[in-house]
Amino acid sequence: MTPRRRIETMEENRTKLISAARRAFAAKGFAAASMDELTADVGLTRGALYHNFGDKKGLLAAVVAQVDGEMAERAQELGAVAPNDWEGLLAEGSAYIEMALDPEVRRIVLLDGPAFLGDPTQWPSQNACLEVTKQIVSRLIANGIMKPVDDEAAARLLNGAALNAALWVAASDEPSAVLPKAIEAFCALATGLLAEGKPI
Amino acid sequence: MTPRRRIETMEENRTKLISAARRAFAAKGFAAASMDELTADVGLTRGALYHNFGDKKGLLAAVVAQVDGEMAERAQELGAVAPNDWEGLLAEGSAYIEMALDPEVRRIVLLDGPAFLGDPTQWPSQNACLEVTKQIVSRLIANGIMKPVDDEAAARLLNGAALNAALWVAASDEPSAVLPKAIEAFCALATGLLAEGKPI
DNA sequence: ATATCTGACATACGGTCCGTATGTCAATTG
DNA sequence: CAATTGACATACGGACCGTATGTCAGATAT
Repeated sequence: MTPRRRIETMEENRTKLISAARRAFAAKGFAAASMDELTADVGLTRGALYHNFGDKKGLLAAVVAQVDGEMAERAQELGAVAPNDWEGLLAEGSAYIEMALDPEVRRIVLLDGPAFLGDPTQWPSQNACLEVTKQIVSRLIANGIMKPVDDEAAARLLNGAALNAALWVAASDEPSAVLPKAIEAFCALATGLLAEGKPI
Repeated sequence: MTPRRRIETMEENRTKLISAARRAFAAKGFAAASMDELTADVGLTRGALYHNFGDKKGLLAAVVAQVDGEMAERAQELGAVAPNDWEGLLAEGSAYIEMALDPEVRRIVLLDGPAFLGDPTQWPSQNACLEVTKQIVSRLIANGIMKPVDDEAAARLLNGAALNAALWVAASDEPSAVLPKAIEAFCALATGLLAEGKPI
């Protein structure tokens, strides 16, 4: 055996545990997920878990941070593609709805996260996805395209609307039929934030 | 002792357990609430609980149904006071924000409810509060005041926006300073649903 | 190179909690 | 008044979390 560095294996184990936790939390939910089972799936025990993450909620926080980061990354990609900030905001809203359709995202970040870790704005990951929205909103307000409302308020309202729309779509019998209705309503709602005399 | 009717005492015990559960769930959250402790607080044991509600989630469902019903009742009261349906919708949104500021409502109905009972539209209480919003939206669309978007989509987006705004306000350092920003942004957003050429 | 030490992880244990199976007694019924 | 029902208490088994202790590979010092 090649004598491996301690730091290396430790990082590997952290990665293993987080990926196992993503699967377990998404499948059973945080409360029903067994730490014994979860760690055994990657050939470890709870000893590794409590040493690396402190407690069960610590592991959830790590998983949430990872998924939240991926969501922000994807949101920024889509925002960069749009021809202007306003289109980018709508695209990001649609992207948020789409992301919330992913069972892993929905269960871990949108349901168990707030329930067991508290308000998302207090998370270490700082609600990365919302932060992206807020920056776009700030620019739109500064450019006079949007009404001069509070930027954080607007960002939270938009993401909240998209979130609930996504939960509705995901739980519906025919998601593909409901999705366009949700996006249409979202875009209609968003126009309420446009400054007067500046349609489209 | 006056020989009490069985039905009477049973109903009393159900009421006792539900009110104790409201307190416990609001204070500790559903997952951390102990059924032994909860039942002992009202002079009963888990025997009574499992006989009346089946399991722990059954008790949560009963509590959610009660709180959700109270929310719908309050929303209808406020909607009836407004001079017209549109003003009623805005008033209801503000009311939803206000209700979500109640720790009991926030913890039980908005966080633990969706996390442990699944999608609110599938609840036995049939998401009573959302149903009220949907009816108002339907009338506004029929009267041509609102854009002809899907009524359920609009209702969910509005309530979702209000909900997240409320969570934000509640978690903020200075709720009283943040509240008006949230309401302002909400009303601005809502105007996006108004039909063209029908301002205010 | 060898001895010592550090720390990442495994193992063992105690405490708590849930759900069920069984027991009990008051209230009802004939 | 005897029999029965059923609402609730009690007892038990299984699972799980968090911690305390043990162990051994890898790092460090001489």
